[in-house]
Amino acid sequence: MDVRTICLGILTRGDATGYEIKNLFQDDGYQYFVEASFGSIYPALNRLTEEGLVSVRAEAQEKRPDRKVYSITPSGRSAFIASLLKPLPEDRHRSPFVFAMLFSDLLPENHARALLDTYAAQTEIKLAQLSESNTKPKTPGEEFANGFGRAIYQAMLEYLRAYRPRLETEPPAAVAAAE
Amino acid sequence: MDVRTICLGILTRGDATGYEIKNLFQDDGYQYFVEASFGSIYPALNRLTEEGLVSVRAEAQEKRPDRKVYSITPSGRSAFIASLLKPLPEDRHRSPFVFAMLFSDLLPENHARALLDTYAAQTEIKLAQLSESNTKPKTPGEEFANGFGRAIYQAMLEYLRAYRPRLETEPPAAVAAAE
DNA sequence: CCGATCTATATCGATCCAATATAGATACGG
DNA sequence: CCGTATCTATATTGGATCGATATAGATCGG
Repeated sequence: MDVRTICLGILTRGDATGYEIKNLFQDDGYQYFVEASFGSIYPALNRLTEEGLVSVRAEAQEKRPDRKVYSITPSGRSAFIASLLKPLPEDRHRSPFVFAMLFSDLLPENHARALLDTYAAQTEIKLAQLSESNTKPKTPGEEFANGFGRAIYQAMLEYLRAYRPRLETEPPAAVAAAE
Repeated sequence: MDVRTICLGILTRGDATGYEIKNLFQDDGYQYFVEASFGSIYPALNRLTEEGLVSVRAEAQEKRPDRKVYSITPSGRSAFIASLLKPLPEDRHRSPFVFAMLFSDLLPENHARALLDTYAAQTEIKLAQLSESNTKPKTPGEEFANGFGRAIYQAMLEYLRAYRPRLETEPPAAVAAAE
């Protein structure tokens, strides 16, 4: 999903500045399934403006540069809906963690365990964030996305925990002897 | 995980041409968690060669351009391991499907259902492929990655199936009246 | 009151992707 | 036996995108 389409989608929910669009990815329901950087959002908004799919109004501010607030136009709304009706690009999951685990045999003793523990902890945090944000009221789509995310992170966590004992090291000799 | 590191990783498992490296993503255990295109693999291999992290030997062929077979060098192996020991980049999951579902309220009647059904079918296929490729012998890392992938796709499928009735349409009036 | 963080816009270089070009090999149906 | 499609293999190009950085006033906590 290209950045232009993502911007249009967010603007269907209300006007926003480039900065606000970027931040919606961090803390809203969009989290974990879409992302874009400033370096792509600002050029995308400029092009969308040229093409008449969004409009800008500059809100003057004292002692600051203008706030550029973007709104979607009727033709922008049509273009957005049309792009959702076309066949969608495939999902892409890139995991440096899984990649590293593929080569755990080349790494120092116990490093795989450390990687897994770190990753499990991060997953727990994301799961907690998703559960927390689920208390707020949502559109049906946001509810679906939230539940989908929770289902995935929950499954990941369960798998990691089930796998964990396979990476267990022998207890140190002194402790083993004491038992 | 940048393409250079990915190439180095694959070369730790044996020599390969750029073409073979690309294809390993399609049908091996790496599937679904790492990817790279020709447009990034060939330049990456050239740079790695310049830096002495891989070496090339040109195998002559009749009536064809040479096969360029790449091998990882000792310093390449060190560099690869070092990059796995550094903090890893975060996972990135991009899902045009979930993005579209976020805006299902803007789409024609039943389109969300069509999206979900298509996506569920694709997920089933990927799950079957992963289960199938699990019968082949694997390194411990590959086994972990395969199980991890299956756990995720299984959970996705279960969620989609559980959610499906919520998108059920009213049966056509004629059918409803006949009951 | 000072440093840190936040709001906000913007650009640059590096990376990466998708499409395309080339070209012989192989395979398969008509 | 011929045409067409697919495969192996390398490579480039244009465009999209990312990550880092620059700027600068506001605000807030210690």
